[in-house]
Amino acid sequence: MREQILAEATELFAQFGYEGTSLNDIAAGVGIKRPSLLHHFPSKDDLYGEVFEQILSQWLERVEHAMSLPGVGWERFRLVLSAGFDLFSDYPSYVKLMRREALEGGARLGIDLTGVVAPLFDAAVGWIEEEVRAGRFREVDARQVLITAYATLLGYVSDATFIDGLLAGSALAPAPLEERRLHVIDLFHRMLVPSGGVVH
Amino acid sequence: MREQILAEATELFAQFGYEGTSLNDIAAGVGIKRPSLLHHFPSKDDLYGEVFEQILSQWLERVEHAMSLPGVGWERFRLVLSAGFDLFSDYPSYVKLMRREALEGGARLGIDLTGVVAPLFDAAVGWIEEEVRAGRFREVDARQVLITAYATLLGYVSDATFIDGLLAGSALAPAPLEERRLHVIDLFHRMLVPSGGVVH
DNA sequence: CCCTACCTACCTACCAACAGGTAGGTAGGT
DNA sequence: ACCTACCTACCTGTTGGTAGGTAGGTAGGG
Repeated sequence: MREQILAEATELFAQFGYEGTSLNDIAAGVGIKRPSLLHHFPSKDDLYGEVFEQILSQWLERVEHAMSLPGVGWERFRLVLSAGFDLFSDYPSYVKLMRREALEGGARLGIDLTGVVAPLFDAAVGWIEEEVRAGRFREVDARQVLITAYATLLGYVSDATFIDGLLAGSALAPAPLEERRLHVIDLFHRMLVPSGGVVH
Repeated sequence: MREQILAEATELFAQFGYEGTSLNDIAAGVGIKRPSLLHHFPSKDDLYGEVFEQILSQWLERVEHAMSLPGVGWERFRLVLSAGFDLFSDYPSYVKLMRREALEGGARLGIDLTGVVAPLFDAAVGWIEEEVRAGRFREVDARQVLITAYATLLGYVSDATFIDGLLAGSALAPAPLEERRLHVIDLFHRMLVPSGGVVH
């Protein structure tokens, strides 16, 4: 039941935000009353905190796995990028929730989103700069590249409902998703790889 | 006073969302009481609607101006892209509010965000495809390019507070903003222009 | 075997705080 | 006499959270 509540809360917090979601909504979603929900979680803040923590740990796990992937230069970047793409498209609700948090500067709870992400960001910056020095990447601004990757991957998923209207169909259906993946990979290939080689 | 209220409401709605902002907050922000605010605007929904409408009309004005800019191929794309960049960085609150609306699929009020944006989107798609046929742009998927532009421009501004933490400084200060602009322009130049020409 | 004690998961009923909104009044300007 | 811009006081609904109770399962002791 705790799991059910967490799942429902994740969905609603992502869709309507913290203030836009009432405990009654969440409780009704899993077929119980609010006090019963508060039997499992001491407070709304606490529930939100646990939702957030769960997402973050799941992300970190997959990011660390992706960053441990083998390869050098473009080959490795492509693997990590693709893993990020999969992670995001697998869990659109997670993405929306993170986007909401980023919108408000992560000032919601004591959550220090930057504190968690910055080390990973710095590590990635360092790696790209090494690849540039090694001549495997063009002379790019590593920080800008990563911010672009962040914005590009997150934006497509967080605003999927809006993009649906532009594409006249579901942006998160398998076919458009695959098309998007190819576009994004091509984009970064063109940005990073010195010669105009073929994407493979 | 109406203008002051609209300005304050825009700021708060953008920062904390519709549900996260109370009429008391807005009224206090301009130094009056809630009933006095409701003397100027009949309801919260109405106020929000007017905030949104104001943003949308200002955007449309500037977008239409940008799309009327002269030039062909890359030269014109660069002008429009740069105008978009300026528009977004000039009004970060507008961007945050739009992002919130996109997150929820624009289902807030009767607001049909897609209905307004889709025609512009389609026109832009048509133009890019023409340029591709004319050989001035590479063989790109116009829709994907535009979605990437949308995500890239919006993301940097909407999540600026979060990005601050990654760049160790204000992402919206003049210097980082200029660096970002150059990166984005370079990105699309590399994506669109067939030969590896120089950005100018 | 049965009684008691305890636990979990749920409930109804309640509370104070706060939300959006209305009624009615006042001060000052035209 | 009227209008604008503001106020205090009040209304109703909803919020997060608490109090207190109940049904059902389980473990332990006589």
